[in-house]
Amino acid sequence: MLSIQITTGSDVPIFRQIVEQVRAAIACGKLSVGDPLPSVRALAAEIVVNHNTVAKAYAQLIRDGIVESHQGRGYFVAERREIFTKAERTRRVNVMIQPLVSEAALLGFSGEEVLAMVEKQFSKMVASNQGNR
Amino acid sequence: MLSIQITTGSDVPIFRQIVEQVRAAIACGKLSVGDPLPSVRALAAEIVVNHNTVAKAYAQLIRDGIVESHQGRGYFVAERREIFTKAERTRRVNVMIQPLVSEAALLGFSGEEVLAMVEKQFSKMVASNQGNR
Amino acid sequence: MLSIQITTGSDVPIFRQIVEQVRAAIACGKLSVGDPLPSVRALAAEIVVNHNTVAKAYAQLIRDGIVESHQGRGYFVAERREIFTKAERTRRVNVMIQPLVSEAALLGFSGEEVLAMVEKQFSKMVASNQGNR
Amino acid sequence: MLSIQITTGSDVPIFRQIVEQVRAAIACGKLSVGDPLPSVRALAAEIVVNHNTVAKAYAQLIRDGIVESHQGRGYFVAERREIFTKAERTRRVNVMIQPLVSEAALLGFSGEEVLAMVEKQFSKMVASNQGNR
DNA sequence: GTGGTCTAGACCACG
DNA sequence: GTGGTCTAGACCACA
Repeated sequence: MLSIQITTGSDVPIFRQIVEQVRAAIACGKLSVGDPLPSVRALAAEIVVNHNTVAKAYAQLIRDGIVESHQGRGYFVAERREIFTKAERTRRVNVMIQPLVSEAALLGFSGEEVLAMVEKQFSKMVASNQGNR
Repeated sequence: MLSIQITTGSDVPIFRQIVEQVRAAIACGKLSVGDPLPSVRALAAEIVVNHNTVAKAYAQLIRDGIVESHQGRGYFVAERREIFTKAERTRRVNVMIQPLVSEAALLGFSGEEVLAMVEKQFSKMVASNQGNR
Repeated sequence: MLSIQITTGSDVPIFRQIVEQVRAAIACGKLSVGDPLPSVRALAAEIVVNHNTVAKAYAQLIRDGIVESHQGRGYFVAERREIFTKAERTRRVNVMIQPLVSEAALLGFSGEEVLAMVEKQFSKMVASNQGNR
Repeated sequence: MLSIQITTGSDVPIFRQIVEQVRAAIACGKLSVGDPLPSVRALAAEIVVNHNTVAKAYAQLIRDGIVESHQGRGYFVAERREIFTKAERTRRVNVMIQPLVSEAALLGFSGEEVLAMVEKQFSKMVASNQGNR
């Protein structure tokens, strides 16, 4: 059973939280190729959000090529495909790192402090992912 | 001479791109305390955006206390002040770290890889700082 | 129900009038943590200004950490946080006091009279706070 | 000899600083009715500002009725006239007090603290005025 | 329906 | 010349 946890009031839009959690579920093996996703309406009811929001998340997953829709039957995990090259993935992460280091430096943090904070967030995330298993 | 590069059609709004690039320039020492920023309308003409967009970016920099405006004279890099409490500064950095680690993990990077990338960006900033002295 | 009164043609810009009245409403308890603010376009229509002007005022309130925005849902009074250092908070209050005492002196008021007027406004705010509980 | 002290980099525009200091000089007797003011160009040279700025300040003083210009001879202190009623003067001060108390309350200051800060600024202003005599 | 961004262009304040 | 404010109106993102 796929469990999605929504944090309202976060900076991350709800549809994106859904997208990321489905992707994470696939990445960690909770969902395998061919497995069905919950129906839009069922998931919307379960996590208490507008069904448009769930539909949007699923649309995004399809666009990213990791989910397929079969007309009238529902949504299914697609065959895994590598979409981004290593260079592209590195670029995407660096785009987020650049503003972070500027901001941190201006706020008076040292490199070591920032690294410690990143590491902490990383372990926190890993921990919460394991809690979902 | 401060050069700002804008990518239109990006998911990052123009005014944020300006903010981040000015912040980076200050953080790495390309701009020092007291240095003038390009005038609102001059920069707007140079990067071909509306002057309100530049004004919005500069206003953001003022809120963060890193630049000052003087009516009729222009914008200048402000003296560094301790504006925010430790808790607030930590919160601000974590707000940027959270999406970073989550995105990096989805793209298949390990914690070590992310830490290495962050460290690299940090050193790059420090290095360009010394180059400007 | 929050009612905002705008004086056009004043030397105080419209967006600042909005900021100050929302701030006053929160300070005196007319708006409590979690309460929604009027929607940007609804308030703009009500006080007959451009919606950008209201948006600018609300953005200012966000910078000060006293309201939050949630995409697609609206603006809400934020939980109180200690954002600014003691020095910064003192600086901000003094920035408002300085023109006040200078103007009051030019208008012929003594220090005692000004203190009495400040105290009166303070009690008025506290009183209306209790009236709202 | 009238001495004007300009603080550049303040929130208060230069022309306003001139206006207020001339008004203060008249109020405290340093300038009497009929006394000449420094010429626009002389004062501009002395305090190192644009002569348009001085001209603007003098225009404001004329508008307020406390200075007169005699074509070709210069500017002179006019016969003192009461311009604002007591109610109007009180209103003007209260307009500045209201935002102050809201801001101070939201920043976590008590009424006593604010009163102390106002008193301090008042004495500081009086002290610096006496220093000019 | 909400908020967020951007443009074009106007008018005012300051130096 | 500089910055500051405001309008009218467009288009996008989110729920």
